[in-house]
Amino acid sequence: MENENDKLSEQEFLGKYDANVYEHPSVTVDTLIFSVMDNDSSNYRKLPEKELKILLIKRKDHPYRNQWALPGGFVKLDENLDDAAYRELKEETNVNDVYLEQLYTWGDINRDPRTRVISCSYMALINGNSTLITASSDAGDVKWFSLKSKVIQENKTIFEKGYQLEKKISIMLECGEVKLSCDVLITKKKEHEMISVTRKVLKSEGLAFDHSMIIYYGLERLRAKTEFTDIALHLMEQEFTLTELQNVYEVILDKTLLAANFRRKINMYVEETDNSTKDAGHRPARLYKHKQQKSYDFY
Amino acid sequence: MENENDKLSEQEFLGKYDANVYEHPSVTVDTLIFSVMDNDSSNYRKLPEKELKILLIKRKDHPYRNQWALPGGFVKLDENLDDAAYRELKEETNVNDVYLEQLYTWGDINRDPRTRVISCSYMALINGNSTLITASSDAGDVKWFSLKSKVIQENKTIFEKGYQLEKKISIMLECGEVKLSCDVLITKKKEHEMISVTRKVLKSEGLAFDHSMIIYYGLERLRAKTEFTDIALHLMEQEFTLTELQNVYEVILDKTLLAANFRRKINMYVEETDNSTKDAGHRPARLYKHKQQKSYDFY
DNA sequence: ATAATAGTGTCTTTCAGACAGTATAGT
DNA sequence: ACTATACTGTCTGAAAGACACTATTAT
Repeated sequence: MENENDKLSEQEFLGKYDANVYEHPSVTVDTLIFSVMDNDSSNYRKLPEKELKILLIKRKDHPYRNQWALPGGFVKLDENLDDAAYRELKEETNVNDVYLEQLYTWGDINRDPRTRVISCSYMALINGNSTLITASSDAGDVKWFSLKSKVIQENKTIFEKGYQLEKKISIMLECGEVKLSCDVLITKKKEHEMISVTRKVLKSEGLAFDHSMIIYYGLERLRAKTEFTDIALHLMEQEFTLTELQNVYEVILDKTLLAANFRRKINMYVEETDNSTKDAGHRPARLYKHKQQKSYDFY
Repeated sequence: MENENDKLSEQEFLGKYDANVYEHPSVTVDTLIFSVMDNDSSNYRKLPEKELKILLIKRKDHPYRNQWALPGGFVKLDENLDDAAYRELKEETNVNDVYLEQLYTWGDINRDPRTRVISCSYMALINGNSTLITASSDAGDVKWFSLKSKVIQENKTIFEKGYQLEKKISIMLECGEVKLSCDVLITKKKEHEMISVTRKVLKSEGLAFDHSMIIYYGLERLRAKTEFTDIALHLMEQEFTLTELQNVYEVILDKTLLAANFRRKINMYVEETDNSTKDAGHRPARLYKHKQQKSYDFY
């Protein structure tokens, strides 16, 4: 039970410490950058439709060469995790004004064919229309893809001491001619008090690594938070109309909302300005801005 | 722009790949193990009081020697993150039946004096009374500490383009004669669309690393989930009375609840059994068990 | 006038909170 | 009978959902 370190002072111990006795995993930060953008309105005086988008990068190197991946990279030894996420974000987009939140850390052994790579994922929300100056990166291999998902299968089994839920989700990404699609299977199994959630990529056409899982996880988080926080306001420009905001909510939640109820609900998050839209071919709408006064919790 | 890897096939590339060109951080898994236990009832026919507890281990080595820390350890190269958390859990307690959930990944540069260590934290809920057979570990340096926290300062500043919220929390841990205490400062700052949340340990008496932050983060998560999921039922034994369950909710949420309303609310999570308590010196209570039928979401 | 969007008033249903009241073992 | 807990019925008010209605601009 005697340990040779027992005799050392903390100073001495730290001096002797060798971090490289064991091999370490690599750690990356991968960021899911969301934005909602206007679809060019074809009809002459209709409002433009909104689309939920994410930023993807075409890989130039192995592995998954020529496939699309979330922007990210290795964490430097002298860099905080959050800072790494900011750095990568800044490298891909030219945006300073972002909402950034850690999502989840993915650590399956074989998620990267090169070596053991643990990925700490982040989600960023940026206002796409004003900051379209993206892709500081060299070629045109950084693109916004429209994102749609749907549940294509769901089943539930209840047995003696637990249950099992399975949900198969299809994710569709589109950018001009380029179409990517993948299926993710989420299994939640309960046995006694033990609950395990497994996420598995069933099919991945054009998307690298396990990034389809991360995308779906982030989408769920965005949806959940949109329902009861003001998070979606980070996707808006400085000033916006309530109808625009409603469209953003609708495109995230994938359902239509009633204007009267919507306005009542988000009233606490917004503040009137003196401005309004004009030349719209119909009644002008008042412009609002994100209200600071409310002090939602830290979570 | 030509890259020498361009000429390689994926196979060749992976064969040549050397993960050790750059130095890598170490990655640990640290688990916050919650339990709610009965306080030995002093009064002769009163119900025992419940206390929220967490499991801590006294460190035998530098750094933070003789201080208390969350159970955890380095992630092995051939081990999934979740598996690492299970393994550590199993090593400290003898429990199989646990609820386990990833919390957050802490990656500040200087959180460990030895070297760069990134910690992926987990939260486990176990039923303390039935599984008191903890501490498989050698000495008596694995202990359950009662956990209490309070907000000792809070302030809010609103300025032109944002606001700043500060919250100072005091955490008190107790196990017999051993008392640990620490203060954590949480700052949420918004400037334009950029939000940053910083957590800082202001004072830490007897608790190693930044573990007080992790403890508070987990506590907040447990509270939030207790409010609108059935998570707290994982802290119960197979069969329990509704009053016991209510006490568990009360000790987690740190407020008293009205029985009638509480029962209405948790009715969906529980299922009657045919059994009831007896010899209690008052009206016996029906025993309930955790209901499986409901299929809450995956989140 | 009409198309298209902007914006409001109010009924209903649902749900959370408060509280008073009844029930039943053991001593 | 009394103590301590177990359990229920119902009032109230707030919030969510549904829907009908009015308002205002450009062409």
